[in-house]
Amino acid sequence: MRNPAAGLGFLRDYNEGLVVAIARDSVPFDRASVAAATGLTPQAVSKVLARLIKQGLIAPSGLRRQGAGKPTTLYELVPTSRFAVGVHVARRTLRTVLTDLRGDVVTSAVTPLPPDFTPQDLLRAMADGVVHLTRDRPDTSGRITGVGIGMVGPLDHALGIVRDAHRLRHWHDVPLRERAEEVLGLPVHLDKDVTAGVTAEAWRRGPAFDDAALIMVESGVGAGLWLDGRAHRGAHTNAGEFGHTVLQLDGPRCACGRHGCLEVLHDRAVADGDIPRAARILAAGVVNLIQTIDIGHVVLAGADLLRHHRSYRAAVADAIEAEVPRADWLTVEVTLSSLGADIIAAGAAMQILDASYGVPSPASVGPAIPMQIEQQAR
Amino acid sequence: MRNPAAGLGFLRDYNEGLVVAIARDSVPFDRASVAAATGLTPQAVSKVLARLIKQGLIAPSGLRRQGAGKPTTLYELVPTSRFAVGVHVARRTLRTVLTDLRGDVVTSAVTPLPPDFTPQDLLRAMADGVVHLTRDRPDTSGRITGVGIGMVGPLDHALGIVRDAHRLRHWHDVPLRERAEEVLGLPVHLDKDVTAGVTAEAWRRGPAFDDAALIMVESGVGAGLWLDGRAHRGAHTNAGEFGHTVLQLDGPRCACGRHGCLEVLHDRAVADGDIPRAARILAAGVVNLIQTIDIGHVVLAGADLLRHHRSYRAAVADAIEAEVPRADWLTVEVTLSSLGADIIAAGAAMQILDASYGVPSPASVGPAIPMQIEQQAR
DNA sequence: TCTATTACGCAACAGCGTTGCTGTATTCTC
DNA sequence: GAGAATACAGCAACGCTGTTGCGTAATAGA
Repeated sequence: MRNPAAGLGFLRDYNEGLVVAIARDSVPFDRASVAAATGLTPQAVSKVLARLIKQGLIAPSGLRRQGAGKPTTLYELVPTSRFAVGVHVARRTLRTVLTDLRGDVVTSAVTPLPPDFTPQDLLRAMADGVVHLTRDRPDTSGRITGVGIGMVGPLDHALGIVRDAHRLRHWHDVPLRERAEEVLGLPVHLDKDVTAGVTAEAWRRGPAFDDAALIMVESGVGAGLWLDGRAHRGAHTNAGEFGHTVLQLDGPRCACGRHGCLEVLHDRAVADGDIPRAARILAAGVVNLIQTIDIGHVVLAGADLLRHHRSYRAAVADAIEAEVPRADWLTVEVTLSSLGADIIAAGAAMQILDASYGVPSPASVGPAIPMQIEQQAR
Repeated sequence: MRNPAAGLGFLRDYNEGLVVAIARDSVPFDRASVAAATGLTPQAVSKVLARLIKQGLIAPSGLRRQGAGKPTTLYELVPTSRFAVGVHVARRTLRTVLTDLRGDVVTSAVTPLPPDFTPQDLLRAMADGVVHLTRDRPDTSGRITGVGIGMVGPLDHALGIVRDAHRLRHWHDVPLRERAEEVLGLPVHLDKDVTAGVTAEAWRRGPAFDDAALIMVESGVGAGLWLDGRAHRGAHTNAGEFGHTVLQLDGPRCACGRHGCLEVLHDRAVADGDIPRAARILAAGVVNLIQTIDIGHVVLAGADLLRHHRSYRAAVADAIEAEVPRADWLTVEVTLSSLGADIIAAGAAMQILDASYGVPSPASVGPAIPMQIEQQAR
């Protein structure tokens, strides 16, 4: 725990984060409703808005007349005031996206990675990717907040070190964040793919998305967790190894060494061409997750899942209905990811946005990323 | 989201909570080490300490000479400056404890509850219990911070409503917190038994206990979760139904309706007199938990478990060693609960202490519990 | 006794949200 | 069309947080 103390700076960042979160809902908003939603006084909201307008994040967007009295000033987010780059490091490809402050994907690209690529290979590909993404977008100049990297673990989010990328040689205890920051000249976040993915959903869906899991089926089965309004990474940044939870104690041996893991059962069903059975197995795991951590939202994602999304979604919804006691008030919303194949890369980008413009936790207040873009005079 | 905004009051409570957390470590501490640990300036620590001393929570405890210069003033917690009552509502008994601010159990008592007791019965027993606990302790007068209730769910922590106490009639949608506050005249918290239990461990063990699970075997199997430095309750206060996660898809039918739940497998092994098998089943579930949420501490508790604690502890430790990949750095500490049978009741009491003297989260800042005990002049 | 050293705390300050009140733009009423 | 009513916006003073600058107190060693 480094510097957990809170000062006035935390207060400022926290309340600004709240207002930006409201602004991200994309409908124009007014001072009074921010005051009502946050508990701040209208005057305080004015001060916060003035700061955000000065940073260019928010702009007045019109007036609303509602009967007698001075019209209400409306504000809205300026999505193009900030951008972030996200990359998804997969086994053979690098997916690179540019997102705006709202979390919309502006540009997306996929490039191949050499077999058994090295850290050097990846850094070069990332540098190229950033150049390509921003080449045709002069409005991104100086507004790239940072670069997020989403990849398989095990890795250490806090230290930015890849411990052992699964099924990749050359990737043992690589200080990837540090190296990438040198090469790219931008702040870098490193996180597990599934955690990045769930951040994408959370950033786009707002505060109502408080306890949720992103279930990802794509060369493996994982779960990104969003608990109590923030990403849950666990004690060693290793949360989400959902595919390696046992569902059948005497089941077949899994690559991880255990028997009857969700992933090995699921993959065998897929290999048998029995998608409904695969979906039911996944669904049993999802119900286990609900029983354990009581999530309110399940988001389904991953290429292998989305290919059969009807089967999976139906199986999960049915299992919840049938197997969760008191499913009447223990409501769980099951949806498909809104970002498709971009979700990991986009989520990695949004982790950067979340760090600078999200609602901070006291302990997470690190050295502030210095970005002082003043609103241009016209 | 009610009043999530943060003001100066939050800052004050937050930093005071940090200092109290350090003070709870029970060794005398000095200004400089608090400053180093929190990032506050020494002068700010002085101001915080002055406020805490005025409230009576902290007192100077001596001087330390360490060479040249003015001696360092040492401070320590005043454990008897605040107390809290906790009750554990079990199927046939009510366990009542009084804890001090440090989290030590001062007095403990068990009274029987009538079969199929009603809310009225419970309220009467609780009122009697509070009287009995405090009768011989005049120093508790006016220093009882509140009463915590730990019981089986489903229940709603935020609203203080028991939805359906498992295996109890008369307990459907009972606004227990409100009723108890009327009867007892004290602030009341209502929470699931396992969540209260894990709070006990967290309050006593300090900030290093950040991602942890309390595994409880006692007329059922449950898990209390402490994630990212706070209790995790989930979207509907229903997290921790660990006993109803499936470990054997084609296993025997459980009372909950699913097949092959951890609990039904475990209880059958116990019924067969095969404790090692029961322990291995529990251990498989614990490894699933580690894979899912990556906890760093496992605490074992519950009468049925502690009766065979060697078997259970060994089985869990062995399973972690054998089944968690890279167990070399993915370290998990496995311990037994330090509070024995009192853990739920004591944890319920500590939830009260945590609410008033713990480190708050911005969103959790509710209406402050009004307790203004000034330090008595001697 | 003097000096270096270390800890403590007063006083002034910067910056956060709050409070009180004045200014302003609009609709409603006559 | 003029004045009243209404509602929003924002300036100025304020209270409270942690911070900074610097003087004071207490000790060990020369």
